[in-house]
Amino acid sequence: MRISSRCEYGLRAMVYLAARGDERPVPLPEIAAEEGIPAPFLERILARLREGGLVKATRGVTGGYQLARGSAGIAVGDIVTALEGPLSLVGCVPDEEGCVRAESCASRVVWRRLDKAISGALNGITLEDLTREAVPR
Amino acid sequence: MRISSRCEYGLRAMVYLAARGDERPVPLPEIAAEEGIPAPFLERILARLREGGLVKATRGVTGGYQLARGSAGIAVGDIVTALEGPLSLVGCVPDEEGCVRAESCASRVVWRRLDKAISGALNGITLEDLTREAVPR
DNA sequence: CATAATGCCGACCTTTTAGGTTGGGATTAG
DNA sequence: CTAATCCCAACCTAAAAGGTCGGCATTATG
Repeated sequence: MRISSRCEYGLRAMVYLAARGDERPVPLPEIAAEEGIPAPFLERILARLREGGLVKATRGVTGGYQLARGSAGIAVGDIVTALEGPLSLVGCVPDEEGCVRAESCASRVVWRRLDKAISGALNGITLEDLTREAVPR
Repeated sequence: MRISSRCEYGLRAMVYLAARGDERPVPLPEIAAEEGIPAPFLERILARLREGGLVKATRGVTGGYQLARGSAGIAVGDIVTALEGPLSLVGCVPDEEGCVRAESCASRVVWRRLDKAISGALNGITLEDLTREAVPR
């Protein structure tokens, strides 16, 4: 149970974009250099973030990446979800079927609670919070 | 970011032991059959739990496994820790060194908060809670 | 004592995932 | 046209997940 570096990098990149402002697109090589992330890997990460609707890219010589919407509208949970798929930690939590013991399963209670704790924590912080360096709560 | 089946199985086994009472040791094959866990795999899981001081085993023909202490004294967090190592999700959270950006790293804040949410959730439930089917909070 | 049920342990195996790299193509400002 | 950029598919290696196998040590019971 560890955060993947994909996720770590992705968040760092998003924070960088948020801090950088929205005047002009930020080229990938800049982010990579500034954050110490291997460029080709970052490219694939940004591809996912784009598919998830969190960043938009402009091509061509003055191109680069920008947040798709204001930093207050992007929660850390959105980023993680875009990069890793649904936040659920164990198959049987969203999926009621497929587990014979579902009814009487005590463990389920645990994982469900954990799920809530995690999504609560991640959805409660936006990029704006992070750039202000004042995290709520 | 998924719970390993090792962890899932381990928790199920512990719940089974807790529910089964402490009269006599429960043989591994029984747990395996009852919970639908591959026996050789379960063996390795129980080995970790024993090393972590959560169960004790008695060998020989009437042997088996028992909880090392009362079910109220074992939190789910203990189990996960014994099986997966420290709960920390990202290397740089406990380890201050090794990250040049540590000072100014906004992401860190996120992971730290996530860490707290997770350990809070897992340490707040004991095996006793689970067997009573009444989870606090 | 012999036996059989148990736990203990080290070595091995297969599949999936993480964490990338490589090479080429499509866009576009200057 | 050129150079900087994004886009994309294919590939690669190492590690981890998820097990399996075979043999040894212990012990209650007949």
